[in-house]
Amino acid sequence: MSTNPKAALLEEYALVARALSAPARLSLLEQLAQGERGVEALAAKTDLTIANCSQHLQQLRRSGLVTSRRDGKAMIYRLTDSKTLELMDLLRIVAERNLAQVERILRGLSGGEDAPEPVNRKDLAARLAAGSVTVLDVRPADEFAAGHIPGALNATLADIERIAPTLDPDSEIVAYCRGPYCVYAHQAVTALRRHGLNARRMEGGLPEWREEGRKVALRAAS
Amino acid sequence: MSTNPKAALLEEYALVARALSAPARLSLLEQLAQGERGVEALAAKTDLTIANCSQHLQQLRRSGLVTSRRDGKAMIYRLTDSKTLELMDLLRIVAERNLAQVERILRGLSGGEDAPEPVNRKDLAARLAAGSVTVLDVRPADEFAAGHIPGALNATLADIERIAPTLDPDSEIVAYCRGPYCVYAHQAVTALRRHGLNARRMEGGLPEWREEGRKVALRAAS
DNA sequence: AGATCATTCAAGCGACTATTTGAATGATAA
DNA sequence: TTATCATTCAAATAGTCGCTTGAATGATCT
Repeated sequence: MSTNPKAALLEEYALVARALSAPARLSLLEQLAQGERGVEALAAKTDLTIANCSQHLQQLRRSGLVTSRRDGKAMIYRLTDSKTLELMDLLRIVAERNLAQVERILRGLSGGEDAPEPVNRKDLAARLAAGSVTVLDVRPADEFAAGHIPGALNATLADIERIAPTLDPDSEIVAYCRGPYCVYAHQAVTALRRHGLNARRMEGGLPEWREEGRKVALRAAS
Repeated sequence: MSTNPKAALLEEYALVARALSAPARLSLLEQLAQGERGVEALAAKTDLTIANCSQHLQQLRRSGLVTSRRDGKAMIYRLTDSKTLELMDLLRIVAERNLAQVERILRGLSGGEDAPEPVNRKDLAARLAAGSVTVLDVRPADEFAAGHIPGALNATLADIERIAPTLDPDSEIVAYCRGPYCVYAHQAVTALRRHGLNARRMEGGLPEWREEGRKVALRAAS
């Protein structure tokens, strides 16, 4: 305001970008993409101390990417709107397109093999309805309980070695997790394919599925 | 790579965001949106020293948002692809939606009055063909010479006071500049309306016009 | 009221960032 | 080859950021 308006505007845009410029905050946003959460829960999921988590959240709030409300003595944070999700997604897409390092990491997640193309959500919904596919939710049990694709099995990465032999090698398995920032589904697919199973990832994760208005089930399924 | 892949990925995404987190670099990107440029030209346009500009450009290159090539002894930088432009645009949209400060600055640019809605580019193209509008390019002469909307007049903000009386008060005037980050068109419209003229902004700027494959003229027009 | 709980604030530290300065590089032109 | 030019590198500085620690706030519960 004191300086020229052009500089002041750029300063504000930079503020939003700066909010996205720390891995810890991207991690928080990924959690918030799954639904609103309190500070303590977020700190636990992201391995931050409570104070540190709170400060990151305030920075996100100042940038307008998240908003908060009070619920009793807890502070509940949530993404301001779906544009925040779009911004995170575009950030990821640009990074995947342009940074060799990202490609290398993603290749590493597939155990060096060529990973099969992910299944898009619309196709998956159709095949789910037809019963021609097994869906695997590769998130921690509490996130599964808070909402999952109807009919999905829940298995963490640690569980997969155990349940892999019980899965039908002829039916296709589709794994999903928190979303595009989450690597669980990549790792699950790699593990399942090592067991000779026909596994692929779903594109995106539960937040994207929900965003499209598709059905979400609560509590445990089968 | 040494740490877990999830953290490594977030680090890379954060790198891209960090590249966008300095006003100086957003300014450089705005310039590059107009077309490829050498280091010296960019430094002059953005009021950076050459060394400083070069370092910012290298940071942008590391993030993958821009690429460079050598041309004789000059280094030419350009946006990697149109996703960079999309990312900048989304950043601006999120900031405008969520940050009260941005709204305040934009209101200040319109001199407190309600600014009229901007004209979209398709409509402008149609009205230009019909000759029912005067188009004003509010960028420095060198940028105008490097490409502008066919039939546009070139006038810097300083020129506007001089030429305003010569413009037809009955015909609508549409001003444009470098793009959504640029404030010249806002300021020009405010100045023109103070002169009682019927002026509006074009949505976006020349980079967006060009991106849509519309015609661009070189050198001076009428 | 006092006690408790979730979150935020404040201060301090080490690490990183932006900028300046001056020297080094790498390509061209004489 | 040497001279010139555009750009990059290297070192130094001031300022900011992220994280930790411990105290302060604000809302609930007894």
